[in-house]
Amino acid sequence: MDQIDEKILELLGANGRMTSSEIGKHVHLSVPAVSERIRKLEEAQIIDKFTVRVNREQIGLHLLAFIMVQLEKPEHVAGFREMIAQTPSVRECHHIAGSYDYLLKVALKNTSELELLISEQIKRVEGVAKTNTMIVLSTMKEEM
Amino acid sequence: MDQIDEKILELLGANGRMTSSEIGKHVHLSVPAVSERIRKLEEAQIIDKFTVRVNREQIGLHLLAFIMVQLEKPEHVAGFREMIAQTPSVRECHHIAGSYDYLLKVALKNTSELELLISEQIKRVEGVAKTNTMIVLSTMKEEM
DNA sequence: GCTGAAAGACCGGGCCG
DNA sequence: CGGCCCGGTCTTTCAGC
Repeated sequence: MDQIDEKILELLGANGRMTSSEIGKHVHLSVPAVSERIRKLEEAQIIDKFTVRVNREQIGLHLLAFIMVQLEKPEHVAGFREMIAQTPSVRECHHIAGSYDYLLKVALKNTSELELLISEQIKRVEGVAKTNTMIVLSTMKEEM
Repeated sequence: MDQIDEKILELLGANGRMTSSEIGKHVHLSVPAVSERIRKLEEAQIIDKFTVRVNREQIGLHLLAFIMVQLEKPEHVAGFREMIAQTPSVRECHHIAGSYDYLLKVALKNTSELELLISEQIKRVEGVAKTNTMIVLSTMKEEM
């Protein structure tokens, strides 16, 4: 994991389909050398996976929000996690330290869907004591 | 944008390097037909870009946190945005509705770096009235 | 959206510093 | 051991239908 690997990660981050020969021109290495480095980055799980970034706006998901959730007791965690796993509109779920226990990032069509998500999905889970929703007005930066 | 396109997006989301012939087997289409659909998804900006997902843990970024920031007045926004744009440890920055104005997602090596980020970078910006940091203990789900 | 041919990319073995 | 060169194979691309 030297500067060349970092450069390769940067190039692939910008364009995951960039060919090894194209990358080679940037880092002054031959095609097999670049392929080998990419293979090792995958093997070391530094590259988790190749993927596509989908523009949420273009597929009708105009509403992004963060929801903080407080659970009453540890025994309610399993049911909550089950609901999260089965709800595709929940894009991220982090267990956090602080006055709330979980922070969710959700992507939805509109506020009606948000209302349904909160009242029919999240608050229906046993043990959900409190939620606090922050609606995203605009996003300046969004990387992984 | 029909069911086949949705299926292609799903397959590429799981593996951005999946070949057109492989995708074709899943959606029962020929290679050129798949390529054409992918090209059109890119053209319509439904596919924002092909990229790689880097495992933060593997590159030493063991600490993930969300920081809520309150700005005093609108005239301080420009300086704040400038700082965000120039700080790579800030992975996301959303303008939000609620008692705070911005929500940041940051990835760092350790708590020392977090301390520096908050005290030397964020609080140094003129107009930053208040911040509230939520440390991520674990992540159950993280998609785009 | 399918077919077929050409260009280019990838993968293996062998070699060199 | 890491990188380069050179085969064969697979993939992509483009034309024509």
